[in-house]
Amino acid sequence: MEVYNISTIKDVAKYTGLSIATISKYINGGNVLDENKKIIQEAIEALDYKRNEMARGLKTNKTMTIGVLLPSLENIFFTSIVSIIEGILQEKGYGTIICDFKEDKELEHTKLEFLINKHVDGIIMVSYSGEKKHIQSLIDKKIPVILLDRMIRGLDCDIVIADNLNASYQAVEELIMRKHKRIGIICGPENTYTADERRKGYIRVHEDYNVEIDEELIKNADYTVVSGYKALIDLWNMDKRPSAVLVTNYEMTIGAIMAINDLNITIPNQLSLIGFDNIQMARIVRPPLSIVEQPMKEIGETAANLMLKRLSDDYSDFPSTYRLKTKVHIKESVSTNI
Amino acid sequence: MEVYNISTIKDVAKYTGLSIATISKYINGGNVLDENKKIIQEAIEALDYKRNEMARGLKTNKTMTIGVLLPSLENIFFTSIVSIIEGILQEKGYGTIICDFKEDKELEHTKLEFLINKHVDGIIMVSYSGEKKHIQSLIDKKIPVILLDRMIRGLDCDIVIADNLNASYQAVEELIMRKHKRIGIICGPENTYTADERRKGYIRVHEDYNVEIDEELIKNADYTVVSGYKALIDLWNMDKRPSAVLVTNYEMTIGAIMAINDLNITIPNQLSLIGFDNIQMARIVRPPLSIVEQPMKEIGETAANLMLKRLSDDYSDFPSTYRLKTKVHIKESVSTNI
DNA sequence: TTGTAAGCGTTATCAG
DNA sequence: CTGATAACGCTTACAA
Repeated sequence: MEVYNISTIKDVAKYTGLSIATISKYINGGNVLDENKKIIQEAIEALDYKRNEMARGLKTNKTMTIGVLLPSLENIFFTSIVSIIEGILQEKGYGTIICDFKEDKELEHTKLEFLINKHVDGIIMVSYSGEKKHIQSLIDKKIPVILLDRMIRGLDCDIVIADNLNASYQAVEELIMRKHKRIGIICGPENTYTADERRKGYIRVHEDYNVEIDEELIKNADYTVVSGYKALIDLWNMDKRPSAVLVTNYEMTIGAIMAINDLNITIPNQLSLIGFDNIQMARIVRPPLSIVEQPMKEIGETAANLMLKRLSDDYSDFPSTYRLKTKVHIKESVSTNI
Repeated sequence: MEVYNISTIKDVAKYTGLSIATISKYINGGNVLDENKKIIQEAIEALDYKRNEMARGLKTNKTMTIGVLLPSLENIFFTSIVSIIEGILQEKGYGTIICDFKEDKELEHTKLEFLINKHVDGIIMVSYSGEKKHIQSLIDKKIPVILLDRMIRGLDCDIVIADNLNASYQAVEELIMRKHKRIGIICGPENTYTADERRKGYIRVHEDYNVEIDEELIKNADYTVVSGYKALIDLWNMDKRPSAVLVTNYEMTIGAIMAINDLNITIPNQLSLIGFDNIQMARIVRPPLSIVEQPMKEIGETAANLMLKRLSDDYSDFPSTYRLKTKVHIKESVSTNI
């Protein structure tokens, strides 16, 4: 059995005795006599004809590939999403060119240009730079762009994100309901969309429950393991320690746990802890870690289907914002405060 | 500034007053008068000309994209490798179409066909099915294929793998040197290359050190979390328990740790443990977990560079096998046996 | 319904 | 060294 095939429309035409144009019409769902349809189908199978996307693309200006641009391929949050996206798009015949920009804003731009040069039909991306200019120029040219995870303000663009604000709201709410009054939060960098939202949720739930906020309990770290480690130590060294801490991304959660181990803090007796993102990790630490889980599967599905919609030139609801719900899993790492 | 550009060679020709053929020659490094070179370069920059890979591909039968086919995008071992590969190939102008086959052998075939239909210039893949047929037909057609992680016996193909045999050899050696005599191993499925190799390493080191092997201590699981969980429980329930266990992949390591937590086993007093693959995980469990680390970065670099070599039609050392060294990190999860 | 033919942007051959 | 020109495989008016 031959897998790799090089027969062309021309071959199919010869085989059937019909013209190239007729074959092309058949392939693209045009009107062809039922009789001929059968013959053509037979020929296609016999010759194992596959249309050459390159030649097609030259005419139609479509490459049948979607660019996916991510901050990192070593982050399970992003790769889970991209796995879903790839699966859905592939079913519709689209390939996905995946690039990661190693969390480097310069590289983000370079890779975006690379994708554009590759003439991808659409781009799904997580932007760290928040550069409106380039993205806008794509949208203007009707190249569909779908933003993931982070919003870019002042840009009319389709976007699929988690409900970051309510994610931290609900996590902290669980703590408040368990009588915690001094709750620490380890946030991402200021002026970063996800971090700002998660910070807002923390503040809002305090207001809603009339719990006083101590600004000292809000630590701005930078989403790295090291920063999470330091932030937890800072919180622990406060004169008036928190009785619970929410860490707002995966890397910082790792760091926080390392700090807790080094400081020999007993969870949850001395400190209650809620982490973020990686459910698997939550199962191996002891006691089991409470986690805010983002809906990776849904995010991927929504983004892929929205892309497909735009690709079929349906802009009826443009620009759309999908803000998907997160889920808080409370485990033994959280105790009721005495 | 325009990012998306549609000027063609024709435009450059008009701009410079030269012919299309001359421009093309310049672009492809042919002989052109120095004087004209300058003019052309100027025009290219002024018009921000980028060559259309689709049109080029139609002529040259090259797409400047490499297909990467993986069992899963949710496995940090694979995504780390692919991240490296993508970076290197991208620098040389190659895009990478990444597919995952969700550890499903049927899908593996489907996705491979998909990549072939996309006319990728080369394929880097991890095969679970071990299907020689399709891969051989690619090689016959001079489509470079590079296998990762798993060998396919009886197939002359470039391959980049970790030294699985010595990985487990060295891990068990560390245990033997610490006076462990009854060492359990949780292996992957039989007839799976990596699993078989790791099993062999276990056996060979026992032989080399003259330690008797109890077949009961060799558990064949299937690389999943659940199977790792069960295998550890089985080992623990033996009449003559092992004093140490080596778990031979990431997922099963997770499972083993969960079992250890559920059984309330004290590490390393009651049991010494060595896991596999994920260094980050090792840092958050308590006590810190000893780990066999595979050289992901090297694997990715080697594979990408070998692909580049084949792409430039250098088959001087075909077929090459790169067997890269792993590293054992011994931490507190391993004790010296009394 | 079917066929003819032009053209998408390149590269490659062959004269000049 | 440079320039016409014919492919590459496909889509798409337009004509039959």
